Amino acid sequence: MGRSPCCEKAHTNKGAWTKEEDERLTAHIKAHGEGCWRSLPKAAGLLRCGKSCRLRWINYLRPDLKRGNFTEEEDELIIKLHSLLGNKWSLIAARLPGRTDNEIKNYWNTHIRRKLMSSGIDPATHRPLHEQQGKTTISFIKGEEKIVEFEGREEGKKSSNSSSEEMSIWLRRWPEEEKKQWRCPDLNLELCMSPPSQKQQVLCQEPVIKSEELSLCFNCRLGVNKSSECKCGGGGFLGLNSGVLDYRSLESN
DNA sequence: AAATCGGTCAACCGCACTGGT
DNA sequence: TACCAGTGCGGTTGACCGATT
Repeated sequence: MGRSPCCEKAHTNKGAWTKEEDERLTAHIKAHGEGCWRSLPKAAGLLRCGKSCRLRWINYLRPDLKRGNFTEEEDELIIKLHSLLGNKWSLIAARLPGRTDNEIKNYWNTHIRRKLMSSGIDPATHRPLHEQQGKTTISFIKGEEKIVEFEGREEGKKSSNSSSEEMSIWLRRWPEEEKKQWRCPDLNLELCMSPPSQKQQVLCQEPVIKSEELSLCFNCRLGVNKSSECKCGGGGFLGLNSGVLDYRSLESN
């Protein structure tokens, strides 16, 4: 048995919003605030599904939206955040005031992707297009790249939670000597990480990780924060405050 | 002037996540 | 623990519009 539809589709409008609908929605939200999208259309006198109202408000009607062209700074920030977060548009949008996830997603697909491709950079991996597959480039250390090769690396499909979990496991497997070198003051944001597949986790040796390291947050492990055994008073880096790459922590900043 | 093409972006859809019971 | 409703997210679609043929 499937989930009940979010609204009576037979009695709802679809497609482009009219000026009148916009005004009704705006007036209702100004009077009653956001929330309870399911009941909002009825209360506002709109023949729309709640999801549609939410989307219209968030992507178009919200008064704090910037609109207009993206600046060079925004371009760069989007590229850097995408290299770090992947297609987590809502998290990227949270770092760009006045921009919506939909807007950034569209902008990425229509402008930035093309721009990167024409510069010979693979927009999915942020690595040069000609670079051999199966290699992961890490540039934590200034002026020096670390290239790690994984055998049998699988591109593409991943479960929704796999990134942070696999990233966490992957970080733990990094050799101790290498970890020490991460304690550099200037983390290069243009890092490219591709988490290993499940298969590689089996191939790898057991993780060498000390119990005290588990209590260090992601920033301290990278050396971005001054550890002092963490717990973490370091202020966070891009909102990454947990031991693993915890995307959700970005939202609260 | 008409037809076609390609780019852009608003909106939709389906699934995942979360919190309440 | 399981179920359900509400909400959020990312991928995709399709209408629109300007450029080109």
